[in-house]
Amino acid sequence: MENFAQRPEGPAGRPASIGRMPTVKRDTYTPDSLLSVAVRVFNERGYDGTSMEHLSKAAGISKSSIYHHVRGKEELLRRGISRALDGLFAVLEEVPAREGRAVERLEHVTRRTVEVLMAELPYVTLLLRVRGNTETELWAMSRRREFDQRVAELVKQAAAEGDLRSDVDARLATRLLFGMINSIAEWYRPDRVAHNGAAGGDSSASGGSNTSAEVAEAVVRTAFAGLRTS
Amino acid sequence: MENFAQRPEGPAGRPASIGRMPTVKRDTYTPDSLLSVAVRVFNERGYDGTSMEHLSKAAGISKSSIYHHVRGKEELLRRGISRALDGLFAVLEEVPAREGRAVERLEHVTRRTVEVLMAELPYVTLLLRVRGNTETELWAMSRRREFDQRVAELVKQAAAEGDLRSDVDARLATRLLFGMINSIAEWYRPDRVAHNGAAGGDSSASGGSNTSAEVAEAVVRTAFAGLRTS
DNA sequence: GTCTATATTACGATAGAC
DNA sequence: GTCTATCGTAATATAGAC
Repeated sequence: MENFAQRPEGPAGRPASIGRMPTVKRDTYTPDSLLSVAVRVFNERGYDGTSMEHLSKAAGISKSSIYHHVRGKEELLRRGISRALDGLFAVLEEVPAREGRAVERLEHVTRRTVEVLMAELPYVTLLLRVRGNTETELWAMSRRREFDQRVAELVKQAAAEGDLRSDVDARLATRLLFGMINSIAEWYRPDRVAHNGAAGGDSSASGGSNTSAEVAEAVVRTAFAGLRTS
Repeated sequence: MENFAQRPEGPAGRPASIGRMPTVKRDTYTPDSLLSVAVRVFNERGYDGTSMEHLSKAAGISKSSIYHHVRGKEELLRRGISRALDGLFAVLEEVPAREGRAVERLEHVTRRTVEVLMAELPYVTLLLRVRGNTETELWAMSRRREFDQRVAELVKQAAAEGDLRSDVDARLATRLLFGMINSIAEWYRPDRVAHNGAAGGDSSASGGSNTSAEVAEAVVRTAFAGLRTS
């Protein structure tokens, strides 16, 4: 069954390489530019549902050419996941995540995690969908658990300081919080153009067209203050 | 890479068949008992990461024997997903989901959706992870969108009746609500035995050992009233 | 760096015996 | 209903030319 035929895109879509001497421009793949294509296909078809043939079609080069850039399919997975993890763990090092009242630190981490998820959407999506069939996937799941536990500690502290309601268990609260955050990967598409509804109301929160700061604010508000009016 | 070796379990684990005449007991698979094994493996390895060989090892019968019960791998996927969808759509037909104030109907649907998710955990999990690589998967995604939209209408009505906060978009609120609900499939494991923490506090909300009604209540409380105190 | 050609293994599914 | 044996295809990866 061959749905989702990929349109080849060639090596053009790679990030601006200001790094390597005045070799002005080369129309070839780097491991990183190839990665962005691969991660996109992984997310469309699932990692296990993606063959090297799919990747070669999407990248517009032959299968064997891919092996010139990376050792194999699993290395593309590992690189993609690494990028996601780097962004997420960096949030925990930010000053507002380490100083102040626990509930304030928790709100900061929540907000920034949403922003990182949206900024690095394909990479974080890849991380969130890992199943554990290979060593790389098991490593990814382990690192992700580490991150979750760091946040869970914040929730526990905030509860101990009396800032979170006591009738919902801290562990359960953490899970529901991550449920909201991580689900953003299921529907947020950065390419969507903003359009206002016919009734011309407040346009700042119209579904798939929000900025990451707006979505982050909505998540924080919903998680901490709830959906009901007063 | 062959992790997660399946222990064969034989046809024993099938549901009690009180149906078919006094053929007291047959130690063989029915399409349904085979389905429960298949769905479990699908969820452990992912659908695309599961081969007929994996299924045959897990079921304790040969690959070709599986084809006696079902037409192929995709039929197992379709049957599993159907079961999930049946349970979810049934919630929308319940009386409290169709009568009364929209916000009350929404809370009912939320609570009952969580309960169905937990009661039919493997089947709903399978539904939630579908990617869209086959006709069956595309059908599943379409039906799931239908369900989501039915709930989204409830959210919109509740907002129109003034019972939901107006500073979070209805569509976004729906998505965050489903984010919380669906994420339960990522961590809830019904086999966990309840154990109280050392400090002997309230044991009714200790992480992975909750009843479905308790988890449903926590979801409703968190979603509608929020995490913060007062 | 990219290609064609190919080695080798794994996959889904079927044939036919018991 | 289950099995062994096998078919045809698609998978990952490599060899070697340009």
